[in-house]
Amino acid sequence: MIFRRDTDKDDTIVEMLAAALRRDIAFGALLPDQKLKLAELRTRYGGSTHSMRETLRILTSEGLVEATAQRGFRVTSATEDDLRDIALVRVEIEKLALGQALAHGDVAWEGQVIAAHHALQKAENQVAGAADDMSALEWDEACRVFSATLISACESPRLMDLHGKLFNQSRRFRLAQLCEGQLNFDKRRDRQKQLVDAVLARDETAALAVLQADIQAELTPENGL
Amino acid sequence: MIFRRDTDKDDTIVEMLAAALRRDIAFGALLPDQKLKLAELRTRYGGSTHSMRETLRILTSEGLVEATAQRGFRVTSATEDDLRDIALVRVEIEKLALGQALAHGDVAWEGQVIAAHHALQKAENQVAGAADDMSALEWDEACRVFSATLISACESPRLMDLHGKLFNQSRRFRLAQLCEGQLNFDKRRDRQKQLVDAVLARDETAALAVLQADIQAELTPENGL
DNA sequence: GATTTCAAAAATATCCAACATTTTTGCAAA
DNA sequence: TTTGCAAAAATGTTGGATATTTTTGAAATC
Repeated sequence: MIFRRDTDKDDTIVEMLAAALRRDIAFGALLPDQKLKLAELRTRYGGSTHSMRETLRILTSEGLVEATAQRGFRVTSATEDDLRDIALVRVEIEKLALGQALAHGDVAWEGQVIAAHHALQKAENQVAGAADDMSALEWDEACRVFSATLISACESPRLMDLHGKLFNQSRRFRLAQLCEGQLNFDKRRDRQKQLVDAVLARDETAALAVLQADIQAELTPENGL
Repeated sequence: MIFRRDTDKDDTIVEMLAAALRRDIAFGALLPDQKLKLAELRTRYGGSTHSMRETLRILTSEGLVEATAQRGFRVTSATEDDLRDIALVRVEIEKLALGQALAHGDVAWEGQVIAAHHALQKAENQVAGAADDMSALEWDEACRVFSATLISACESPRLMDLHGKLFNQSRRFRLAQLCEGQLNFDKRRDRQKQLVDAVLARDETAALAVLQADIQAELTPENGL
């Protein structure tokens, strides 16, 4: 058959709840260290106690929520140290994955990278103008797709999984920087172009260097004005 | 107060179930790709449907179990490719973490490393002789503690968390190699000693090289006979 | 004999209500 | 102010019930 249904789509209640909570954590509607009481969450998001507990377990596995025995759940804290820690691991994971992708990626992968880059540029321009919630969401998703596509040819399921989780964890910080106008879109555009150029030229050294710079740029605000 | 209770101990039913399932997956009582039906698991391990579902979510987050919407859970498959993939990520994560630990670790950490190494040597000798399930379990735990102690000074919660999960995932393979007599305890002892020596000498280059060799040794059986 | 179809059976996903246990809170006593 | 303790709140767990989905198996068709 030609059309297979998306098996991993948010078919279930739990997946829908997880998506809603993820979004609210990313946008700060649920603040770092905030206690997540089951009763409150249920009135806010719906679902039964068990569905909500399962949802929170999932978010825990993604590093967005922390669970303590007998003491329930709370939003993972988000300090400077956390931001640095995430960046530390991201640099290592993404460099390794991009290296593998450069070794294994074919021309179809190159095409996907170009397409993702194109979409990202559109989204960056959009959000650089007026950053409403809607375009911020699309911009964020374009960032994710671009980053994920770059390493999609690495042929390592665990690296891709890790990348997704780490990206999810850094979302809050990135969106906060966007809202506070701490992003320098000119520099971002330059880095993204350099990265794509290096990838297409299969220049691993250059590609990994730019990738690292791009991740670490989130550590030191580049004063977007 | 002096004695604080272990907050993260297996206080809850779910944690107990998770521990039991982890063990059975590691020892192969639950085989790779095996379907995990809730009803069967309940009769085998006890607990309610919901507790079991939550347990399986936890194991999913650790990479030991995979969940598919509407289709339940199954034990993560364990192929040669998986083993290589885990080793690929482990090498990178543990090298990064050990590098950080060498930079930050103090004399107390050195002492812990020495102690963990000592305990590991005992366990290796024990298991090299007669490998019953009991000593295998202790040996496995000694391996984990040694490895975790080495990087415990890295000051990165995410690196330590990742290390634990990756170690958990490689458990099955390591125990299988033990049972099949594919471990060369002489070479292992040499590597472990070299590693500790390099760490105490703060020789990062040497330490990382030995660490990598030790992880990758699991990829190519060293014919223990 | 192989394939398709479709209903029955099995399994998953969800909810509600209840209860045990643990943690937190608030108030009174020292 | 601190301590102690009971009440309240929240978490953890279970059982039962129901809707939905997947899998199974047998009959019907080619």
